[in-house]
Amino acid sequence: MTSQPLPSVTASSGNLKSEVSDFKRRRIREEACSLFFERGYESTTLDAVAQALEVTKPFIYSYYSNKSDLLYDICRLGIELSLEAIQGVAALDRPPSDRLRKVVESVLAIIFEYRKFIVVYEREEKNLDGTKAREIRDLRKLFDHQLADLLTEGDRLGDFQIVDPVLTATTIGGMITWVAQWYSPEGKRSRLDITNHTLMMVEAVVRAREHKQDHEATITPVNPLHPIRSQTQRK
Amino acid sequence: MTSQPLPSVTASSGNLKSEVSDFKRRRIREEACSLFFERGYESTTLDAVAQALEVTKPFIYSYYSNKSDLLYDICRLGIELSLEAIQGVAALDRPPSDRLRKVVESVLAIIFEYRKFIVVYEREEKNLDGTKAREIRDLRKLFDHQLADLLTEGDRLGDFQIVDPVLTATTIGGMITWVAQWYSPEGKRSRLDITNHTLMMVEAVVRAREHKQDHEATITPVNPLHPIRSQTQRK
DNA sequence: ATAACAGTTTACTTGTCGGTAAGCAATTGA
DNA sequence: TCAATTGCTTACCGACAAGTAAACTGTTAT
Repeated sequence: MTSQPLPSVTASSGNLKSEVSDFKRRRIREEACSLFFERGYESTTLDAVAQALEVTKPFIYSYYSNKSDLLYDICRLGIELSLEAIQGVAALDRPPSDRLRKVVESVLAIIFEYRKFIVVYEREEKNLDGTKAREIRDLRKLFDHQLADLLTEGDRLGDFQIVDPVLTATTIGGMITWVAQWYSPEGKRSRLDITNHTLMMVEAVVRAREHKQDHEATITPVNPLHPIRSQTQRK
Repeated sequence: MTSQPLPSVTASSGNLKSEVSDFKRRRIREEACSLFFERGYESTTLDAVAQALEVTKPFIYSYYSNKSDLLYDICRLGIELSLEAIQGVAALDRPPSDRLRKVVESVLAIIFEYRKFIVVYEREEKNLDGTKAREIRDLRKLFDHQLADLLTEGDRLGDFQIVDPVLTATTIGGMITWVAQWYSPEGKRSRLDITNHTLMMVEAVVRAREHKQDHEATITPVNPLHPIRSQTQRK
């Protein structure tokens, strides 16, 4: 009841043999991810992963060329799922506010289901070698970019009131990602509660501009301890 | 200009000898943190830390009993700084909205200055052994709790309109922490810009309740793919 | 002068873990 | 029936890094 082995994300097409092979790969990835999630990447030995699957280390090596390749596969899944979710929604022919809702809902659904992948991806990204790390970072950038585009469009159409779509997209991305960090199926909060609350927060944030600046100007807008000049560098 | 060696967080009181000793400890911590930040905890050897300081490994061992003790010191600093900031503000005799502002400002100031500590703390927490990990987690809990209390008070006084203070505090905590993950002094955004934008987002979020539920009920409030029953378990 | 001590280094041990070579067993194909 | 191939295991290697023992050097105390 807790988890069917994982929906086929890497769609194993064709003959039975390669389906079995893909299945094994997914199982390795799944178990490795659980261990990476609990103990961290470097602290998890491949022998431990093998043991969890009741196989031996060379078995793993016949499906992954090395340890960091395995991590790469995990990271890629982590970001690709979220990316697919947002891209699927972005293409929809609906007003931006609806699409934003759907984005939050479906990305959170992904997070609830695959939170270990997301967390491992966020946490262990830097254990990837240069090229792969770059690739993963680019996917993340794409995610943020898609979200920013949606916000910009919504702002243009008057659905949202947004001062800075890029920064707001980053903030929303952070709010959502943050859920993955603390959510636990054993926790007090149900998925529904979290989703609805997050939706509320996100909707507040995309309507931030309509609010006051009318508070009191007595308080300096930024920490006076460090005299920072606003030197937003543009190229 | 980039960084004075670190303001004395561990106030080295008393005689010169122990001041020097404390200074060395701080320098070790600082350099180790930089390396942990860049390469990750497990991938960083103590020899590398020693080399960066132009000393030898046993030198480090005369100031820290082992590697994880060093990580512990870094994590503790990371969370304690934020905690001190919020506690300092919480005690102030000012309306909740002012205090919230100040909290965001000063915690962000900490994050800008000590982002490596914060990031390492968030990322490598699980490399701590049980007892210490617990201690650190408790400090974090305290932070969230303080924030939630502030929100609750502000809600009671009518300064804020908050549905769920605990969840909202978590969200705000996440928004702020998230900044540490992506902020870079070399980036496009100045500290001032980020701070002001974050203030705006936070203020939007603590006024979330006053807004619509009046959109359109055509869209289901939660992802229909997974039929989730709202089973918020209360003890 | 010299004993004692603090602070630091050189040189070493030890365990661990990623990765591999070679063998073994079951299945397939002729 | 006997290759040949696939899929996995047993058994190993080499590297690397945490941690330590002991020596070395300067400084203070007598």
